[in-house]
Amino acid sequence: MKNQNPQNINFFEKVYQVTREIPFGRVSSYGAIARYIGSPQAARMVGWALNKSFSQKEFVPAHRVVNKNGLLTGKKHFGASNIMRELLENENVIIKNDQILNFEDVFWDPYKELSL
DNA sequence: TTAGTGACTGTAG
DNA sequence: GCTACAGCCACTA
Repeated sequence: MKNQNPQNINFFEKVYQVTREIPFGRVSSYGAIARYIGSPQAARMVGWALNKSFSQKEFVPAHRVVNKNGLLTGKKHFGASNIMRELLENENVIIKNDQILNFEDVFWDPYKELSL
C-alpha cells in the first residue's frame, strides 16, 4: 500500500519543500529540518531524502544542508567531492577542510524562519 | 513480508 | 572531551 495522496504530504516531501525555502547564501542542518517537520530524531532520513532529491524533477539545493557541525558530510553524494564545496563557496560561504567556517553566520533555521 | 541501511542527533557512561 | 547506543521514517533487496 503506497498511497500518494497530495493532501497527505510525507516526511519525505516536506524535506524537499523546506530545503527549497533555504535562501541564497544560507545553509541549514539536517536536525533543524527534521525538527521543523516534527521528528527531530529523524535527521538521518532528511539526509537520505536529499540523496534521493537528485532524481527529483525540481532542483533541490541539497548542498545547503549540512550536519550540525557545519560539516559537508554529504559531499560524496554529489559525485565529485568538490561540487558541494564550490556551490557553497559560490554563495559566499567560507569552507575549509569540508567544514563551514562562518556556519553560525549563514545558518538558517526553518523552525525559526518559517514558523515565526 | 522481513530485515537491513542511511548525507544525523541527543543522551549516557 | 570522547565513545557508544538508541531513535526516527522510508526505501531496497
